[in-house]
Amino acid sequence: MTNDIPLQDVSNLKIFETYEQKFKAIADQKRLQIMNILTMKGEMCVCDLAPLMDMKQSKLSYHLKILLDANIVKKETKGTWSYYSLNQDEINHLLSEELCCLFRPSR
Amino acid sequence: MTNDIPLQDVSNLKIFETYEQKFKAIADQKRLQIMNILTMKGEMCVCDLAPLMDMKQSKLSYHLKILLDANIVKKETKGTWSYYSLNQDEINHLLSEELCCLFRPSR
DNA sequence: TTAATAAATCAACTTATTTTGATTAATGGA
DNA sequence: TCCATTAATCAAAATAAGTTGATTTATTAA
Repeated sequence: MTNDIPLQDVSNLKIFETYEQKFKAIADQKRLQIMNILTMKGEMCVCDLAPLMDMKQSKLSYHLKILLDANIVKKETKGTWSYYSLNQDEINHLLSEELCCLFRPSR
Repeated sequence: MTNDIPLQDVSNLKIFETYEQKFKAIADQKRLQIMNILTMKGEMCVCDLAPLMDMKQSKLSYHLKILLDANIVKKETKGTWSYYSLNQDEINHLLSEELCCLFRPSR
């Protein structure tokens, strides 16, 4: 029974905190589906995404915020519309090549 | 406002269900820390991992079960001991090269 | 102005996850 | 056999996350 926790561990705590948030964000069927739709459609406003997801606006906004806070999606507001799209860079840094394919435009 | 959800979406639902479970398993600071310790130590029994994680046995067993159910870790029982280790294959299939480094023995 | 639309936020509620201490089951040694 | 150890499981309690309908804010068009 050893007790020596390398320094790396301690410094990793902050890193784990960050990844906890990111993995939590994508650890949800509905949010994975949102991501997949954004992959195919490129960019969508909440009002167009809502019927595709069969979700009420408030519920969808809730899930989009979680993805946004975790930097998984990007938001651009034009007038009264908010357009959401994937943050491809973030996803590529997070997931395997294999998994990224689910959330990549081509292929 | 379109309404055409490609077939791919429907078949993805099952896939998303699977990944929801896997991402949920790793979407937790404590479980990420467990994974990181297993990366460095290779294989550990619950009784040795508990003090390293500063966790009671029942709590640790709970978290290990979540990782086991998601196929993130492997278990081997020897006598009264249960030895846990990372399922490297699963992790490599799930995470980016970059991220995998956190959970890879060397480098 | 006024009315309509888009989307964020809120508070109350529901559901899911985590923690806790106790119990149980299995193994191995005296 | 009896006792100590390991670890899984359980039920209750605590905490966190998700859902709902209503309200709020901002923008645009009539």
